[in-house]
Amino acid sequence: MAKEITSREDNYSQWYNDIVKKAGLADHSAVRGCMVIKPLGYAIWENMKNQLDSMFKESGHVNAYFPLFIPKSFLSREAQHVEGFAKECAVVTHHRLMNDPDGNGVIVDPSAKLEEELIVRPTSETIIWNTYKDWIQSYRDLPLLINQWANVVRWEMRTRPFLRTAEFLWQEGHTAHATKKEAEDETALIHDIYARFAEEYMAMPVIKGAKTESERFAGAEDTYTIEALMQDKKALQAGTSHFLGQNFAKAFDVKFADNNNKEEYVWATSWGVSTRLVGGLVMTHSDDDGLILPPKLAPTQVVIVPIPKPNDEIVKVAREISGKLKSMGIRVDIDLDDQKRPGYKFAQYEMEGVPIRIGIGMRDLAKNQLEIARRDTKEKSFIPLETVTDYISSLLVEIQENLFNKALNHREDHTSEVSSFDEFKDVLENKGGFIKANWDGTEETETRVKELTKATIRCIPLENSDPDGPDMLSGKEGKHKVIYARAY
RNA sequence: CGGGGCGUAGCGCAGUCCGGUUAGCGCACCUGGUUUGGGACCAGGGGGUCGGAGGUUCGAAUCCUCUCGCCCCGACCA
Repeated sequence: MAKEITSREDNYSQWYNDIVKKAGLADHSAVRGCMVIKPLGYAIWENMKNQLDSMFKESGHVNAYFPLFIPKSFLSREAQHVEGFAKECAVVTHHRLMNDPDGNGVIVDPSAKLEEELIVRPTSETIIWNTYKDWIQSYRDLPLLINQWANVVRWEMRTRPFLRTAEFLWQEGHTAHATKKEAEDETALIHDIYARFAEEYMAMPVIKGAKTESERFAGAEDTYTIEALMQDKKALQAGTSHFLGQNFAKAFDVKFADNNNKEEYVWATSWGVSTRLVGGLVMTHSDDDGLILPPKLAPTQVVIVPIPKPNDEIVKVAREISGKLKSMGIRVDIDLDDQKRPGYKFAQYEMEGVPIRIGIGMRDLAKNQLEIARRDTKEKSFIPLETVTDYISSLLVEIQENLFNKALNHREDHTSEVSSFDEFKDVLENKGGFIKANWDGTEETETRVKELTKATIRCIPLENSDPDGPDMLSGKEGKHKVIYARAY
């Protein structure tokens, strides 16, 4: 079969690549490590984007846009920040091409060298804080709650569609506050929005926690993360919210006068989620028949397929149903293609993850019923014409819940708790998933575990992270109970 | 940058070890017909600088040298 894909069990990585390609989410591009996001992939991202955007706006944030290019000197203002990103920056050095005097096409014009190189943004803290300096004078200018939808470039050595690409789309929020507490609250607020979005819209359960010092964002004092578990039992960092303290304010000299006219450095946060979420969506729900999209994010929630082909009567019913569903706010398509046969279409929509398919054929119409097939369980049922729209409406809710519960069960089945390092290695090799263990709080132990097992501390969970024994490896006093896993 | 693999039609591949008419298969595409409730079938057809350059040879997809590109595994990371 043309569309057959590798099994998840066989080769998860290949399975993932197959879905991305065959469901039509993305293609490789001519540029190394960059992908072309195709209409279906982009439509999913747009739905994510619209939902997140409204959540940001509800909590008082506004959108703005800052330059793609960052002067090299800006990046080096915050020492840890530059250290964290230096190894993966694309650099603009010239601004003109010329014809090769030897006739070999075009070459870079050596006389057009930039005085100061420009970095293609890997993230925008520096250019934004350089701007904030001009925007903030008084406590009355605060808080400044700005978000940017943009693309960024990180010259990764190895890339995978959506999960890690050299260029990716994301949102990055950058806020400035008068007090430490306010900035910390903002960090927590966004952390919470991300978790809610992941669970309620993506149907992807996440664990909220803090990153350890070594896993923190370059330049942050605290990084909070949402961590999800994929079907192959590897963890995916799905979103991060950083408390930046006064680091960037100091680096870019951003001070404000408080209500006693005393000058203070402002407190900052930054936070982001990216097109990586699309990859997370695929790896959380899909199966060997292709993509499975949660109804809330599916570009098409219901597709109507005439069986075997559209005719006047079928099309009339299809339009009636479609009209009713649309008036209920449901995204529905009618497939009027009379060239392809139904079997082909069924397989195609399953590959593309459309949550519900309605089949309309003369045989069913004679019985005054329609065939309803759900993508998540592949169950079919026959529903009377009069009640079909209500049925669909509640089925969409049910599918959304079912996907979440399935993913939650998977995570719970693959969350273990260990007290010894032998046990840890055993679980990691034979079962995978999240592993809770006591940690002595030292970077030394963290690194040692990573070297020995490739597992990293995904987070120190916000809840239930009190230690109940010594560190599983060092035997020293436990400081936190943390979650380890192998990660993407 | 290290270790593996691959470049042959739009896509997926066989052929390469051991050189030999006109380079083959599946999918897709075009034409015609029969079909049509889970990826239709039959017949016919179009489409190739075999990644590139050089060499060996009567003869190269196949052997040799150089080169370019891609994929996978690692180091790096959202």
